Amino acid sequence: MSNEQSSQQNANNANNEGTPVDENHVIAERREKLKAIREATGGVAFPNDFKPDYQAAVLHAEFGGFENEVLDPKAVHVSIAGRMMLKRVMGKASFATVQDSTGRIQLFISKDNITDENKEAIYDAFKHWDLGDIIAAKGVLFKTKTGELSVKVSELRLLTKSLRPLPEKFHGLQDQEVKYRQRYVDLIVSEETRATFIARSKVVSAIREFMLENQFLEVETPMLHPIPGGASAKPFITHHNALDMQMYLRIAPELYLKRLVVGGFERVFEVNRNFRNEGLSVRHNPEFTMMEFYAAYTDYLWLMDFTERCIRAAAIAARGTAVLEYQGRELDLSKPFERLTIVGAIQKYAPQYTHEQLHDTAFLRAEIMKFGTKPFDHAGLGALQLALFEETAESQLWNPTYIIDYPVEVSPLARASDSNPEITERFELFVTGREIANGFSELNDAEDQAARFHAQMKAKEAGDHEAMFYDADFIRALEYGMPPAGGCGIGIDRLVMMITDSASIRDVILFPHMRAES
RNA sequence: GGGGCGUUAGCUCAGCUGGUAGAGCAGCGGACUUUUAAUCCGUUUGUCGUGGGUUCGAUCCCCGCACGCCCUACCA
Repeated sequence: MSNEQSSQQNANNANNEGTPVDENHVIAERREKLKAIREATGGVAFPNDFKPDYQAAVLHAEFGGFENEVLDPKAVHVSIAGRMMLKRVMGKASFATVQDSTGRIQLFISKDNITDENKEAIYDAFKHWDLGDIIAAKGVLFKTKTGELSVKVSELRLLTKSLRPLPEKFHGLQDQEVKYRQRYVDLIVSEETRATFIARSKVVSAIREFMLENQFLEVETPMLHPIPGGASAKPFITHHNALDMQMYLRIAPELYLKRLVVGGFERVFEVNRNFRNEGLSVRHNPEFTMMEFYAAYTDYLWLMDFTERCIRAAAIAARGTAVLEYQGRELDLSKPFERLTIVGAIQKYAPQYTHEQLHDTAFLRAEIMKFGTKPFDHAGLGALQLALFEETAESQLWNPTYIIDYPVEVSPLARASDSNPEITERFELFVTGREIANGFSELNDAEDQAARFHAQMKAKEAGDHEAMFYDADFIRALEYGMPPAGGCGIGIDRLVMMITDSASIRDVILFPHMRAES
């Protein structure tokens, strides 16, 4: 009875805003312990006066190599802090494993080694600390008889009481939903998850470094756009109150980055989020990270070479090699990336089609319908070939492959080929059957660009909701003259998936988009 | 939008096409001064996702719904 009453009270304490709290007997027990700590410490239950001078990985690196006969006489004094992940109490002595951001280190806690005169009380308190508590220790390094580097603890403190139990210590967190929704828990218990996001960080810094080495200037352009542009996609719509105007979260930074090239920043890049109001899948998240860059006096051929080197550098920085394994299959980024035209890729991966068939619009239209896709009525030869490519070849492009010769009608911002006005100087990079990058020689003819925007507006009127808007200021910028340039966007999330051998984009985004919790 | 699989203790999972639920971990009590998921003894804990239906009786069978994962489609 009294037990039930007190746990009820505690739940109410935590619930002072009327927010629902999923209380259970484990949490109730821990709240009781915290209450006792608050009373015993006179209010400072969460002290912040401890500064560790070592981290776990540093200890292992610096002292892990010594035998105890060498280590013991050195009497290396260390102080460390972290989350208690394992605890083994054996009467008057105990072991605890503490985890910090670099790894784990074992503590050996024996009542006799504690220097404080209240050693008895400290040790008894420790016995009731829980897995997940954040603790601090000072002591001397030694090796156990099984050779594990450990700290012989002389001072021990509880810094932060953890109120919620961690997932089962051996199997860890198995529920995929909880891994995504409560990433903090996933990070606490999964070394693999931590490694993925450390790799992601390395990929991003390697890319930054690569861009800076190549004289690119990092810039930040608007995320709130009055006109969404730079890609064909449905935008998120929002409203600015003070100006009483509709705004859009950006679907791409392209048109702003090109304005900067007009302004004289000849090499610019931006690593930031794009937002697209579309479906979710293992390779789509409504907000995703793109590295987009523009370089004056370059073209799509230069871009392909450059992008290839950039991706290779990122893989090596994160994994130490460009020969990777993805989902059990070798993925080789070390060799020059293959280059195929759209038609060439169909011929290679779907050789049942003849040259004549691939240039017969009626045949192509019928063939595409067989895959359950209906091409736009106004789709020309190039668009039909592209649609067939997507149905037959795209998913088979495992090792890095550049697909080139995209038709003008689906590339409203790309420069047309000088030799064939129907196609553009554009490429998309495919790896593991997925689009990773998209780049082209930029269209810098303001009048041509204006005409292409008009064509897009017509398509929009004809029902193509994703056709682009007319951006008059962008045309005005081009009218000042943009130097010939190449530009490319690399999907960072998909690149990180590939490099970290992750099956889902959600595994490489810390807090992926989820339905609202019920 | 369609299909498949899943939802049982705080966590990881059992539960025989029907008789109102179990184990391990965690917790609590006890033993234990070199453990490694420590061990040993004892012990607490459940709206079986949710709403209906069938049945004397449903965690189990049927239908709906919610949420999740995967596939697929839409969306360039």
